[in-house]
Amino acid sequence: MSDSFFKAIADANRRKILLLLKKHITLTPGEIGQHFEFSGAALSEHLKILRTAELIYAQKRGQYIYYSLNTSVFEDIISWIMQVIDKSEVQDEKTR
Amino acid sequence: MSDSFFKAIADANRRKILLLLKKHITLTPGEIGQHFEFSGAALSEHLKILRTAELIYAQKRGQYIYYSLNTSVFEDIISWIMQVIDKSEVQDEKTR
DNA sequence: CAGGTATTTAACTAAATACCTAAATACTGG
DNA sequence: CCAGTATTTAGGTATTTAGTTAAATACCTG
Repeated sequence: MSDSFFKAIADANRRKILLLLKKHITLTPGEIGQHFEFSGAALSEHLKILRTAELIYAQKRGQYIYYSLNTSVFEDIISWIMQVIDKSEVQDEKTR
Repeated sequence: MSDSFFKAIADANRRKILLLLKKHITLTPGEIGQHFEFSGAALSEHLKILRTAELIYAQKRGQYIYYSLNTSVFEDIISWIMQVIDKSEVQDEKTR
């Protein structure tokens, strides 16, 4: 299901990218890369993982690509957390 | 910081364990294992990861160990999500 | 269109993860 | 204390992941 979501946010660098995008609204890979030590290729991989999980989206304008947050997808994890912690919603299933 | 939390929930089997514990309040590894195909040793590893992330806690009573959810830790991820999606709370930091 | 900048893809390596089986540990009941 | 049950630890393997460098692609400007 939303496995790609959980995998995507399991990495601290990717979480940092999300926070950068939150702060700056829109950034190119070049700008994001200034905040990290690793290569542009590694960054590109991280962006692909975030794109696949639909946590960010890209808009190409000329020479640059502008990345932004796609906050709507975070609802997935909120609903998952609610499912785990909400004591009122207890399903009764005898999975045995 | 709470890296262990994100790593712990990145695995679908571990998320399933959390949901099982939510449903049944308290379970032994043996009971949890009935819901999975893999070995008891593999399960034990998953439980250790969840314990380390403080998502569950264990109480030993005689021959058995009873695992339960520790829902309080989920506040961490909720506050992280809020940090990412909440547009009002925009810090201004020139990290360059 | 040639050179330059921005980004991604390819091919690879090293480290981490998820699993296995077998052995070790911890407890219970006869 | 011995045999049995429950769980964890140890040691090993296969797969995945995060990074590397080098090459490819895409666009811009002169």
